Amino acid sequence: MRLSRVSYQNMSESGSRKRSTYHVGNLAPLLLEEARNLLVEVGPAKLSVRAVSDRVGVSSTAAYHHFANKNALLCHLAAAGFRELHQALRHRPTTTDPQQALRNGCLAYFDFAHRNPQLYQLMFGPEFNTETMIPEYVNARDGAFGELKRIISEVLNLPVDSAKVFSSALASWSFTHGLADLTIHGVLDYPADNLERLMDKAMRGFEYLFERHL
Amino acid sequence: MRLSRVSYQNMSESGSRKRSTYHVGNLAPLLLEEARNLLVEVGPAKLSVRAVSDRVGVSSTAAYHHFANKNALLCHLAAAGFRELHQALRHRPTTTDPQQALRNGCLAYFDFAHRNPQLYQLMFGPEFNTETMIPEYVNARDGAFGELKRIISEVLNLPVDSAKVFSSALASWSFTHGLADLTIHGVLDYPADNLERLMDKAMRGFEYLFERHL
DNA sequence: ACCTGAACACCGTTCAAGT
DNA sequence: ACCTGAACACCGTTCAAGT
Repeated sequence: MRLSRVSYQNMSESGSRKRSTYHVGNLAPLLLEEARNLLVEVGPAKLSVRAVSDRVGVSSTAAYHHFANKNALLCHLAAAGFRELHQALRHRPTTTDPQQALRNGCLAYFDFAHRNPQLYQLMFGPEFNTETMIPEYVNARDGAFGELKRIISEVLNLPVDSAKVFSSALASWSFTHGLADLTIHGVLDYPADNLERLMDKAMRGFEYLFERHL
Repeated sequence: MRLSRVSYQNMSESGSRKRSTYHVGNLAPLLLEEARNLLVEVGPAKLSVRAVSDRVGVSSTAAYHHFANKNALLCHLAAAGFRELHQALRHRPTTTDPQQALRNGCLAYFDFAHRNPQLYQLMFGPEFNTETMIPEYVNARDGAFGELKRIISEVLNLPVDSAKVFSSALASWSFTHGLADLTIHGVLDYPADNLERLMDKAMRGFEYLFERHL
C-alpha cells in the first residue's frame, strides 16, 4: 500500500533559487521587507514563511533563527504597521479649529488604512490573541493610541490623562477603525476616489444622532 | 535521493474513525454544525475542512460535494452569523426614548459580538474579499444592516430610506463594530463583566466631542 | 447521487548536520 | 553563530474509483 513519493522540493519553476551563497547575514530585516511585499500581493491570510524565505533566497528554516515562529514574524510586521500609523497621525495637517482638528486626525487614520489595506487587516488580524502578543506589538499599538489621545486632548483642550479625553479617544478610535474595517471589507460600495466624502457623511450621521439628545 | 515516506493517513491517535458506514446523507448541515463547534474551540485562523470532516466522521473530500471550497463553507458559517446578529438586533428591548433606543440597539449588537467572538471575527475575516463572496453571505450581511437602519429610523423618526438614516446607521455601525473589534482584540483591558459600562463610556465620549461643535 | 482513498502541491516547525 | 536539507505532521483540492 505504501507508495514512494517524489520530494516536494522538486525544483518547480517558481522560487527555490540555487542558493549559491551560504551566509546572508542581517536576515531579519530582509525577511520582514519581503514579508511586507508578499503581504500586499497575496493578503494576510496567505502569507507563508516558506514563501517569504524563498523570495529572500534563503532556506525556510533560516527564519526560525530570527523569529520564534510565524506569529512572531507577523507580530513584528504588524508592529511596524502601528509605528507607520503613529507617524501618519503625527503628520496630519494642523489647524486651530477643534472640529477640523478632529476631522484631520480621523482622515489621517482613515487614509493610512486605505493606503495599506492588507497591512491594516494584519494589524487587527484574528491570529493575534492576547496570549501570543509580543511586547513590540503591544508597545507600537499603544504608541499609536497615545497619539490618538494627544489629538483628542487638543480637540477638547483638556489634559491627555483626563477621563474625558480617554472616553473621547476611545469613541473616535472605535468609529474610525470601524469605518475603515467595514469599507476595506467591502460592505459599502463607496467611490474609492472619495474617501473624504464617506468620512464626512458618517460624521454627519453622528450630528443627526446627537443633536436631539444634547 | 528520493525517499519513500509513510502515508500521512497512518491512523494516529486522534480522529479518523473507522468509518464503518458509507452514506451519511444530509451532510451539509452536519458539516456546518461541526465547523461552528470547531470554530469556537480553535478560532477562525485554525479552522480546517479536514478537521471538520474528521469530526463529522466523513472523508475530507466529501465536503467538496456540498461546498465549492473552504471559502464557501466559511461564507455559509459567516452568513449564519449575520442571520443570528439580525435576530439579536430584532430582539433588543423596546423603548420610547430615542436615546435609549439607540443605546439598546448598540448594546444588542455589542453583546452578540462578545457572546460569539470567534464567529464575529470570522464574519469580518480577511479571507472574505469582494471577489470570493457568495450571495448568501452578502444577503445575510445586508439583512443585518437593514435592521440597523430600521433601528436608526426609529431613533430619528425618519423614513428608513432617507439619507440621514443611512448616514446615521453607517456612523452607528462603524462605532459599534469598531468598539467590538477593538475589545475582542484585547486593545483595552476592560472588565469583561461590564460591557455596558464600556459602551456607555465610549458613547459619552461622543457627547464630549460634539457638544462644542453643535 | 454521494462518498471514498490516493495523490499533489503546499503549509509550520524541529533537528541533526554542515560552514 | 548562522544556515542547511530531511523529516514530520499537518493543510486545500482534484480525481478516478467505489456504493
